[in-house]
Amino acid sequence: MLEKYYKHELVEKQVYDGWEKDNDFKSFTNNEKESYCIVIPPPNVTGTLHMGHALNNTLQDILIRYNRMLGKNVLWQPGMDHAGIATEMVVERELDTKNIKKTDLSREEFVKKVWEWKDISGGQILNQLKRLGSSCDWERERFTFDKGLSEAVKYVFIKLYEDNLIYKDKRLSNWDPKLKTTISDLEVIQKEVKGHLWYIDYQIEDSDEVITVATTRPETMLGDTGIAVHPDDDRYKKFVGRHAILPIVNKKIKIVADDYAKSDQGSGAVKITPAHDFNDFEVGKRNNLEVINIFDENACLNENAPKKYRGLDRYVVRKMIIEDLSAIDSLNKIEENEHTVPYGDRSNVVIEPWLTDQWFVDAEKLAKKAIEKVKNKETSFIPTNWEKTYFEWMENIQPWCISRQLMWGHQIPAWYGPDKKIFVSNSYEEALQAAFEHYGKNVELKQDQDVLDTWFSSALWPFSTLGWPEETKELNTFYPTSVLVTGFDIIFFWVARMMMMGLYFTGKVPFKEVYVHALVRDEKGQKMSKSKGNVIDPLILMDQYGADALRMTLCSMAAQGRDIKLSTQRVEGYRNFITKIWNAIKFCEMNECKFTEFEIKEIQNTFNIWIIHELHKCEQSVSVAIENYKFNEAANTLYKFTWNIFCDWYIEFSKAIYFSDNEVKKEETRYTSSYVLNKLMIMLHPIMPFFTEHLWQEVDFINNKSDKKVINSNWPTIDLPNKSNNEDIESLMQIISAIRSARSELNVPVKSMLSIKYKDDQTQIKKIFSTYDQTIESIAKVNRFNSFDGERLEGDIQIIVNDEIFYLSLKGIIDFQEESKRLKKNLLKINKEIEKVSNKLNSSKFIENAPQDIISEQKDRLQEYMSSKSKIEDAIKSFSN
RNA sequence: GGGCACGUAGCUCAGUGGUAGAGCAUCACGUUGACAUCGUGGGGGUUGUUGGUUCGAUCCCAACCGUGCCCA
Repeated sequence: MLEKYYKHELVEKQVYDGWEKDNDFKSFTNNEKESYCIVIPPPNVTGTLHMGHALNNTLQDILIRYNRMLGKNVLWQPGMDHAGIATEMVVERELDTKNIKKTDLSREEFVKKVWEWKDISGGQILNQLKRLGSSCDWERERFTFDKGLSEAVKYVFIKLYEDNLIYKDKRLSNWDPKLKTTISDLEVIQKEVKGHLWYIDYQIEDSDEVITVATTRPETMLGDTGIAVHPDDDRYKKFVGRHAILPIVNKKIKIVADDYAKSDQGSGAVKITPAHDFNDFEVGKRNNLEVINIFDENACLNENAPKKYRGLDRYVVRKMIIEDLSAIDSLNKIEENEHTVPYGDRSNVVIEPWLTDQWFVDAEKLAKKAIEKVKNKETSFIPTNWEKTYFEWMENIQPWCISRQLMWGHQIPAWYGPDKKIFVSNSYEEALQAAFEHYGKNVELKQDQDVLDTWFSSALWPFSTLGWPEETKELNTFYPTSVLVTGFDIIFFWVARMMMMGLYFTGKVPFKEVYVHALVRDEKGQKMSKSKGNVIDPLILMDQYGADALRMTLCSMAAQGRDIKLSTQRVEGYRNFITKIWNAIKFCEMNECKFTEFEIKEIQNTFNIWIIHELHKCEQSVSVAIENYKFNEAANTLYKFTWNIFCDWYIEFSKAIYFSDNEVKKEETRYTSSYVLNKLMIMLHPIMPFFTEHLWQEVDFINNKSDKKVINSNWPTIDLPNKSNNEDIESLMQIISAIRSARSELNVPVKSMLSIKYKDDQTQIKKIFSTYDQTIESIAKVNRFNSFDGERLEGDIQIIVNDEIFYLSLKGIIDFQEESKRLKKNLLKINKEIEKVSNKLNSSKFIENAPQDIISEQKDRLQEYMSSKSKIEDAIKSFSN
């Protein structure tokens, strides 16, 4: 006998361990079967599970478990990326507590510390994914820093370099002065901040006139090498070609005409600092302006600045500059101003555009194929509107800066000769050889100290994890993968880069579909973040309600194209859903449900036939829903079938059978119930794996003596009984609902048994009452059914179902004032409907234009309403007599 | 500034060119042999606003208002 409640805390770990022990997640490279493969978007080795991961992995696991049940070769490839910056920060912080500085360690020593950290505290998230139920093939776990994957990275770098798709260049890049590395555009967050617009007067050379420039960063004036005005700006035309004197520095700078200056912004004249602003850099190039770098790697002023500012922080210098400009009367005015400022997403400090030597990928060339393959649908996005985002970014793609000034990461396989000549090679030895050939003698080589962006290795993930560049069995079986499941915020990071790399190196798209799911937000629709303190921790929810309840919640809310606002109440609701199933199974257990050999086709009892048909409909819509990534529809269909059909009606119907002494019917009902629960457990399993597996293993009439676990069961095909009489059940349910409704509205005591009267000419009602009297008695508490011919007696109230009438005898039980009220309320409703429908039918336009079936449908409705109306009116009249 | 969503019951959300739904909340009744983590019944809607297309719009289109996100 099952316990009162399902106890997830006692079950989940045990069930999961069982799956792992029996290798239930293992993939097979069997060429005869269709393959289905998802590579996990690699979580970061420093990461812990948040709601986004919970949703992302729940959806992947649903797809994986469903396809596994369809009998495919299934691989869910797990692993993590080495997260250069994030990991380096974590380890640095840890070293800090032991008073060790990163800079005191050699690269080798530091990397060793990182591995030590990883072995102890890295990869927590993988265990958390297990708690969620993720059925990854853990034996195949990969890490972007693994040997094989690192070899793939080197191979790719060398090949792209040889093909001129990787190059080294001195360009402006985003410098993080806290982490002291460049970062890519995507790691820069533009924040709207309140600041000032400072107007500074620059004296025109050999003149009394001044030109006023407006800037949000006055300290950069120390690196100004020009002033730009719009070529059509009449105010400034006279100055173009002349020079202004840079205050404080007292240096001549050129005034140039350039479209970049917008006449209506600020003063219309803009100072140009080519070394410290991306736009200014371009203006400088166009107009041949000098590039002067005034910052060092800490964003402090360097030797190119006047002495008094050297070595000071950029914001300290800003204050000083303002004061110094005021002192010489060059500060014209100050305005309040809102503008965007770039911040590093990891360090949260202001990013400095800085001129350095970096390595770049020529992304524009790689993007061409990646765009084409989405255009011709070799890879499709679901929902399709994300294609637009993808195209937008891909069509405007910038060179991808891939070098990072870190220790943790794939060191760039490039060596420099004494004259800085670059030798890109697979190893030091090969570089030496190449250098020897070049110089004609042995020389000393020094390896590039930079490492590659983590995303450079993640971009290879869909194929490097399968063994590429080796031609492995896994690669042949599972590549291209079936689908990438991800959030939209990651389209640029993963999808775009995996597409580019996959196409260039394998010639095939990395995945056939990209399912883009929602972002999980808090109840108020705010993005969850630690700093806002509105994070709902999935681990805590799983502690409270169980992993299945959380999964079901996320699944049921995963409607395409809409963010998820999560509230714990919803999770509680789905925990209750699990309890509901638990209790239904207890009921079946009590009534000795058991698995017996039987043919679905031979089922005789109407209720049993009906529930099998409903089960069939349920299965059809659930599989269509999952295959179309309509996760919410799958969840809701199962929920409704289980609760509103199986529990609310079928179990109630079955009670009358179990209370009877018809053994044949009882047996049929027992095995029908077992059959339904057996199939239902399989269908619920992809969404709620733990408790379905638990029940499957605990309850014999559910597993139907199968030696397979539910995880290994086949997705059901539901056989239909030969007989079909569903219409009866629909009428029966309507009649029962009508009786219940009348009883409740008229305050009929729950326990009082009523009697019913109907006339012989009410054929459908007569049939239902005579066939299902026991059922109606058990559910609606009515125990006498009389066919009668005469007049309705005082105390009989009238109920209309599908335009047929029957009467409940309530004499002495209720107050008939109430009944009169009830009837009038119903009449009001019906009159409203009649008005609506007849307006429609009276419109000649409607009659002329609407399709025939709609017209006749409306006519039928009107007729039914009219007939009901007159019956209600008769009843009301009889009360007033 | 450019782009993408969204606006439906008190709340969170489905849905549909022809009768607008669910869960939660709420109200009434109920501890009946599966289930109070429950049951039965009820109340609750000018589908953001204004136009257009259409016989018919909550759905399609346009503008506007509001909210959120992405890009610059």
